Parts: sequence; structure tokens; C-alpha cells
Amino acid sequence: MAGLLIEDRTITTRNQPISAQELMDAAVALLDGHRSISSLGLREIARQAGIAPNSFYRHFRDVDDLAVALIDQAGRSLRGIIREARLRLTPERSAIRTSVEAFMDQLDADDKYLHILLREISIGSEAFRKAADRELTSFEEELKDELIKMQDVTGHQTHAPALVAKAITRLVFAMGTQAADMNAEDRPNLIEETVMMIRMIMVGAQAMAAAPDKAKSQAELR
Amino acid sequence: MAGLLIEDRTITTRNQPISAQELMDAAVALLDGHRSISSLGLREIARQAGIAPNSFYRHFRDVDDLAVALIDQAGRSLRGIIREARLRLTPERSAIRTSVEAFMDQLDADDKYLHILLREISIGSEAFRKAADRELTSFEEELKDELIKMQDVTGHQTHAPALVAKAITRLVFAMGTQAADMNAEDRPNLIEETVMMIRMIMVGAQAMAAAPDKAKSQAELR
DNA sequence: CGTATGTCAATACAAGTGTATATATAGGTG
DNA sequence: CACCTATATATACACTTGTATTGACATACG
Repeated sequence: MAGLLIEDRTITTRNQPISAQELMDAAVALLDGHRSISSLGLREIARQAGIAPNSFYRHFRDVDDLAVALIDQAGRSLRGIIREARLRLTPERSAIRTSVEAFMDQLDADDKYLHILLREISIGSEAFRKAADRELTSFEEELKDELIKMQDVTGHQTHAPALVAKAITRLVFAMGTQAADMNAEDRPNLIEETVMMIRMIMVGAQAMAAAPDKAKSQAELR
Repeated sequence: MAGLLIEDRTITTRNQPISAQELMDAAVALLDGHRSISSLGLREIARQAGIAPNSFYRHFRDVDDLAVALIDQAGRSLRGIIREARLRLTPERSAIRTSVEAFMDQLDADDKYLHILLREISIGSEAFRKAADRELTSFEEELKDELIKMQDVTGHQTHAPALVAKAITRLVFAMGTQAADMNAEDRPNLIEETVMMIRMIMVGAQAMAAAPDKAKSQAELR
């Protein structure tokens, strides 16, 4: 039933204002292994940040509130990375490979934003999953535009570019999830696999645009 | 620092043996919204099952141990569903569509095993993720065998069947994750999308087997 | 200069947690 | 029937958690 606490002394911390960003960084620092954000306690984060538990409330309503802010930041960061990768494009390396590599490289970045995005995409609060899904969709949009632009330039028609973009995006994120759990030396193989999968999709979509009957069931298991 | 608990009386429960399965069911019953298994407490599960907290240890070492058992069960259950779906094949409905539909239907099943598998694939303890990955791989294996069998029968060669199987599996699970969060009337559209994505992959893989140069980068974004 | 305002720490509380230890009880075996 | 073993319960302990309340201090403003 009830309990009675005799003593509850707090360890002294800093005595200075803290920024919301510092609090978010403290939370990220606690996400080392495979913990999900929602498993973090308010007190735990405050402890890591070196502030008193109650000071947390000055910045966020609760842990979920902080989590949503974190996802937004993760999305911004990731979109920046991919955009930057496009600038680095050279004729020698394909756009697919370059983008996939940039994506996977991000797994080793100091901030663990991609890890967070990948891990928390399926769990957490309603607001949380909405935020994560926003990021995926925005990814798909950018890719779809790129595909349409490409078919105007090369003349290769692509069947259902929106669907192709979605398939590629989901596949890359799924492979990224697997990559997140593996040591760096096994990654190149996984990148190779991912690149080949994407090629399959693109070749398939182009074949279906060229010969629409291919979109029917003749290619299937029977 | 320390605390002193004055009273700690336990509510009387049943006084009868419980099966490991009943304990697992109790845990599943607690996973209603979007909680992850690792967020469940041992005491919480015991309370739901109507046993004393310590009785938990008779069946599992800890919550993670139960979670692994749950994943194994989820995998077995899901593979059974798909195998059964294959038996129901008719010439009118394609194997791809039938399998995808069976998969998605499972989202509405009483046991929430597929939900669990989808949600927890990226989080949880080492052992947990290993268990989830085992299920994915076993799925891939079955599909790969099917693909090889198919190409012997139809004569259509398929490029890198293992990779095709992996791509399809990951894609279906990714789409399933999205389907899990949506109401039933939006599902058919998502099933349609998934079927089309799989066709793209298979058409692409067959085109690449027929003309190996297609496996190169000519189909790419530049 | 005095007084708000914002940010922090300290303390306290009522709950929760995993688990160690001890004890009761039912079923099966000699 | 007596005894062992498996399984359950009960109690206790040493924590943890989120948050309400209170008061200190520092900066900004009239």
C-alpha cells in the first residue's frame, strides 16, 4: 500500500541556466545502446544534464515533448545530409550509390539522429510517430521529383514514380535499420545489396513503362 | 539516499500453477497501444496474470526472456499463416497478392503477434533483436526457395534470388509497419501498392537475368 | 532603488520497480 | 503415511520515478 520516505537528499549540481538544446543533447547521450526515448525518465535526463529534476519543466512539458523536438531535429539533419550528398555527385559514382553511402555514413555520425529516427519510427506516442512519418514522406517527395526530372532528361520512362520513390525510401530505411546493428566492416556489403535492390526496382519500373503488360501477373509465383 | 518502507502488503491472487503461455498472454494483453515489451514491468505482468511477482521467475529469467519467447511464437505463427495462404492459392488470384493479403490480414488477428514483431524489430535487447532478425531471415529463406523453384518451372530466370527475397521481405515488413497504424478501410490501397512494388522488383530481377548489362548503372539517376 | 519575473535547487511525498528471503501447500514417490 | 520437490505466496528492502511546494538568486524594468 503506502510508503513513507524518511530522507531524500539531492546531489548538488550546477547553478546556471541551461538551454533546451543542452537538455536534448543530454537525452541523446543516454540513448547509447538500444533504448527508446520513451524509456528515459525525466529525472534521468535532468541528472545527465546536471540540473535539478524540476528544472526540466522550464523547457519541456514532459519527455514526449522533448522527443518530438528531437525527431524534428533528426529530420532536418538527415535532409541536410542527403542534399549535401547530391552536391558531391561526380560522373564516376552513381547517384544511387552516392546517396545510399551518405545515408549509411550518417549512422556513424556523432549525433545519433539517424539511429533515433530509424529506431523510433514504429513506437512512441502518436505525436512522435507522426513526426517520424513526416520525415519519411518528405524523403519520398524529394525522390519522386528527382525521378520525374530524370525521365524527362534520359527519355527512359518510369512506371508509377511515386510508388517507386516510396519503395526505395522504405527499403533504404529498412536496410539502414539492419546496418545500425552491425559493425562498420560489414556495411559495404549491405550498401552493395541496397544499391542492387534499388536497381531492381528501377529496372522493373522502366520495363513496366515500356511494356505495360509486364505490370500484370506474368512475373509472379504461381 | 536510502528509504524506509513501512508497509508493503500484497493483494491476494490465485493460488494455482500458471503456464508460461498464460504469462505470455498476460504480457500481450498489456501491449494495447504502442507500448514496447521492454517497457513492461515484471510486477505489472505478474499483476495482469494474477500471480505474485516472484512467481514470474519460475517461468522466465526476466522480462526480456519472456519477450524472446514471444517473438519466437510470433514468428512461428506468422510463417504458419503464410504457408496456409499458399495452400489456398487459386488460379484466379496471384500468389503475390494472396500472400500480401494474408500478411496484412494478420494485423487484425486476436493475438497481436504481427504487431509485436513489426514494432519491436528495431528495439529491445540484443537477444530480442536477434530473435526478430531470425524470423525475418527465415522468411527470406522460404521465399528464396520459392523463387528458385519458380524459375525452374517457368523458365524465367531471376537475378540474385536471395537478394530479391530479402528486398521483398523487408519491403513487406516496412509496409506492414505502416499498415499497422492505419484503419482497415485504407488497407486495400496499401496492399495494392505493396503488390505493385513486389512486381517491380520481380520484373526488374528477371530483366537483369535476361540482360545482365541492365544490372549496371544505366538505369540510374545521374 | 525597489520590485517583479524567470530560472534554478532543495525537500518531501506517494507511488512504482526488481529481487532476496522465508514460508505454505499441493502432487507424486518411496 | 512420511517425505521430497515444485510451485506458489508473503514480506521486506533498497532503490527508482514524476511532481508539488518552497525558497534562493540573478537579471530587467519602472
